[in-house]
Amino acid sequence: MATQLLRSEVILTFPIHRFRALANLTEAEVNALSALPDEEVHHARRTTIVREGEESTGFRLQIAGWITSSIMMPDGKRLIPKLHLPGDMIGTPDMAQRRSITTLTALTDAVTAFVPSERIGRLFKSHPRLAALFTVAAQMERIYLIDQLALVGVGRAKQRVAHFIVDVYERLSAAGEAGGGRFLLSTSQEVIGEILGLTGVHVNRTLRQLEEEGLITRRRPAKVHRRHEIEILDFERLNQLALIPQRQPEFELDWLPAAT
Amino acid sequence: MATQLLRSEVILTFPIHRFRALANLTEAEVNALSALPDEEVHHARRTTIVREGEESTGFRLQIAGWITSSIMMPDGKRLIPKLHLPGDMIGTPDMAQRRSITTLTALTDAVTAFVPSERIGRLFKSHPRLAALFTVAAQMERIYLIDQLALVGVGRAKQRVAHFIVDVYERLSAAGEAGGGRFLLSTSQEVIGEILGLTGVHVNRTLRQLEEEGLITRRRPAKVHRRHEIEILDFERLNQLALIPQRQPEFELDWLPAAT
DNA sequence: CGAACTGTTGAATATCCTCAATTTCAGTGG
DNA sequence: CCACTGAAATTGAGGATATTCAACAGTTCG
Repeated sequence: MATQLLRSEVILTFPIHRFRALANLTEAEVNALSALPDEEVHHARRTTIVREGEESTGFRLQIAGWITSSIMMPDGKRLIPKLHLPGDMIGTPDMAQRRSITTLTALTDAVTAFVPSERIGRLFKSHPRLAALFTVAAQMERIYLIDQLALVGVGRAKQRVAHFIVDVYERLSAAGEAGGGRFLLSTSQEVIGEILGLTGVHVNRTLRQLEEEGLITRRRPAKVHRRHEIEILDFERLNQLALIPQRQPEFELDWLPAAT
Repeated sequence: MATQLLRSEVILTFPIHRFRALANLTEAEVNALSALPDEEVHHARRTTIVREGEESTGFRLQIAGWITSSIMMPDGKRLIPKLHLPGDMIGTPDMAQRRSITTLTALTDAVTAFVPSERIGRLFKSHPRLAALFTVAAQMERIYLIDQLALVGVGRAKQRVAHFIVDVYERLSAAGEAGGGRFLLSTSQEVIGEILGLTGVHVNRTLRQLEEEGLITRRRPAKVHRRHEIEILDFERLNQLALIPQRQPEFELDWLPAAT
């Protein structure tokens, strides 16, 4: 019951909090944002939410759980462009194509809310500043991908895994799901490999190496679905390894149109 | 003189042709787009246009020449997220940050035109549909990065280089600068390496391998700056190697707001 | 003409993958 | 409650792939 309540609150405030990080919203804007998503949808662990190539008419707000986007290569290998965490807008690149370019898979039980692109189209007319903020969010995702590309392109396994851990920790913290240097890792090592362009086996060896060097600790007390708990022991050295800094959103960018 | 004339025409039509591929534009929209860029600026070969970390107040239309965006890693290695060709909008991710996240470098003599973000901000109020198309363009760039990430993440050297050749050829063709399977390559092998996450040395070996297998031919008749000419001999096999298909823009997406 | 850049090649090495076997544990069905 | 199933983690051995280091030749540019 408590989680039920929490979720209801969450779905009202969630699409908004990302935008709040970008600008002071007017009441009209808050209302417009709140009206965007459909009712929430639950997805069971390990199920596919959207399949690559399917017709696509909108994107989704991620309310709870861990979700991956992935693309399949002809030789059967997969790559995960991004691990999505609560608060993310997922599937937005599909706005540029009639068919979905990635597969969305729930790693854990997850909750999403659908937003038809058509409703965003109307937002461009009614709330230009929100439309601009939506565009800013898209550009931030682009920057995220550029950083990821740099990581995978030039980083060694140790640097990639170090970056992954820092990145997930920071993003979970922002969503209020981690703190004190600790978090529950809901991905298999295989999946981490598909995010970083490594094999699961090599991710395993690299994690062990990081542990042996005293940068992190792994525990497996989480009786639920065997999730591992990661603790970051030496934040500074881990960050140094990570190569790419974490980016912060900019508040009230100068070029934004005035609010309505 | 001929090129002078050509350029003047180009700068009027150029920001527009990318948008024309996305929707039928009204006269008012064409005028609004034409009013976006400042006067054209020339950049000498090998010069830096924008440096990473500099203050940023807008982006640029690329009129002529080859330009790279790049980010520098702490250990001195560089990664090039994208090789930019004429017709591209470059530096647009900077709209989400006050400081430029990449360095823009002219590989050849190049021509650009600056577009202040503030002018785009006004576009969101005056021409919602153009703003939406601008957002679509950003999402398409995001898809490009996802594909690139997949290529670098799971592709072998041969696949990466094959993809690079096909991609550059297709994009040059679209800009009217290549045809008949041939194009002039204005990047060093070192730069190709920085695009693909390989060393220049290994790019060299891989190109030789592709040539030995009869997929491409390299000639060096271009006396200007020692540019190599690449000819694609076996398009089908090269495309098969490339792993990732080329994406096409979608025309008149359903969700776009009505034109003004 | 000298300096700098680029392409080219070889040899040795580092990094990561593949294949395979083993173990542990959560979830399932009887 | 217990045996079974399957996903996930772990480890070893050997091999494939790409890097590093170095040397040299040919071009372009000032």
